[in-house]
Amino acid sequence: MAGAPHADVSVTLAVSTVILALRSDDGIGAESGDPAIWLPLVRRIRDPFDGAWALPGGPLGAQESLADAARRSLAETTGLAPRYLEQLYAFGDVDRSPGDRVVSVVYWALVDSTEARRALIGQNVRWFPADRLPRLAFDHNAIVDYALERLRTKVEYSDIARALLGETFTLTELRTVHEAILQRRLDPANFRRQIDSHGQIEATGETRRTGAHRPARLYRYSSSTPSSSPIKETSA
Amino acid sequence: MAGAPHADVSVTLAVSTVILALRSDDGIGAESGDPAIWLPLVRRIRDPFDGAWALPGGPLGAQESLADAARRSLAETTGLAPRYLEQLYAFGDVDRSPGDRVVSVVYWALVDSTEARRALIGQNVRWFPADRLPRLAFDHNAIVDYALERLRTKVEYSDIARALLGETFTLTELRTVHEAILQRRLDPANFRRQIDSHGQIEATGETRRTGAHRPARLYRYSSSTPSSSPIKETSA
DNA sequence: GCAAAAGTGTTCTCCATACACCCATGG
DNA sequence: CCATGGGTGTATGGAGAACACTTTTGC
Repeated sequence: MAGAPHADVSVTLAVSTVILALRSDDGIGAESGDPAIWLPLVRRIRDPFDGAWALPGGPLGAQESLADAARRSLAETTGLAPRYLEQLYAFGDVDRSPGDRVVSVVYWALVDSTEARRALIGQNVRWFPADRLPRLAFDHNAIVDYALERLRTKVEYSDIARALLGETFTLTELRTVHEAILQRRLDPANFRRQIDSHGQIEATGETRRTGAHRPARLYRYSSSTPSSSPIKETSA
Repeated sequence: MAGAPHADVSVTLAVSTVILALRSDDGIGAESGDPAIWLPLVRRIRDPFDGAWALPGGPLGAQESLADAARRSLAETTGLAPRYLEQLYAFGDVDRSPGDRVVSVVYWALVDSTEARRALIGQNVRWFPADRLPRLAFDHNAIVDYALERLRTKVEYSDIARALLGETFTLTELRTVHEAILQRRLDPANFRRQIDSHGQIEATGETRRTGAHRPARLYRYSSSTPSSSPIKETSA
């Protein structure tokens, strides 16, 4: 009943991470008003899917938790620490990795957009806009789609969007983050009311001027409202 | 980078299932009006936690998907097939299994309450009321709590409660299911409106008499509204 | 008739939405 | 003064909560 499977058919466990960040540039350095969701991918250098782009990840270390493994692949790929990290799903279909059997526990992470600009870019790491990805290795396209769906549902009832912004921000900036995630326009007036009806943000007293118009007030999240966090996992 | 960990520190992968059913009896055969959530546990016959009660589960077969493994442990424990099955979470803290390293992908399942009465009860399988569990092996108490929390949130916006009932049912029966899950009373009038505002149930035309009062109409879910289902997983 | 559960109607409040309107700034 | 985005006010509609009320049965 509790017999171990044969060695030649053993199941491999891996941890991968969907890393999401906001970028306002178009990938070649030029600013382009509306921010969008981007994510870093790594190029595979072995079969299966040699040469294809894939989610960063790898085997689980014996002395690290699942979340720690996700954080590690995040750091190894981008040099960044996550502002938000949550388990997405465990993918384990029999045929998802040609030639062997891999179960992937996948996490999704949000990283600061200003930090993301300084992120490492190596020969085998490249950032892609989330809505125009190439065909990825394994079932990774479906995994990214699921992560984006989770992000969209979660941005509507939680404050995760803050993880994509800096310490202070204007309400228009926060709104454009929501718009980039939801892929639709939001009414500025109603958005403002909805956000501060939760009583989580406070004005800093300062303003930010951007164009030929009235300056916008800067806000921050009150220190008494900790960032929404998923299940507590003990670190190694 | 993709090197396999040493054999002596390898991580074991297991699949466990939180099986939930509705029971109106008190466990010793007597009917007691209000139904409650019950779940089957298996007694461990080896260390660690020898003799303690634990969630049914075991290693993942090389040719079965994660969901298939969950279904298998469900069948082996109760002889039943799930009416609803969804992945709950992957638990992988380093110290959750004394002496070795186990990552458990946990599913939760709902089974038909009338079938559940005929479920197998063996020497090492026993049903417990979900709100009065003994101290379980590993982190299984926390896992059950998380499953119940997921069930509570999901019953409010989906039609999963149908998986705990038979083909036809009265609105009062459906409401008592919701009440058993949410642990609070619901207004019969508002509950009725809320349910049929979704347009998923239809009257069968028949009624059911239960006491010295007006008989209740029987309903069924319309065939055009399939049961809500989680992520599609391909079977082996 | 009475008790009890089934089922309907009405009101109220709280939202999200739509959108008109004023404010502050650069040019 | 005008264009532009920042910010406020207000009307409307829908969903849920509270609860009064009618219907149908067994006794």
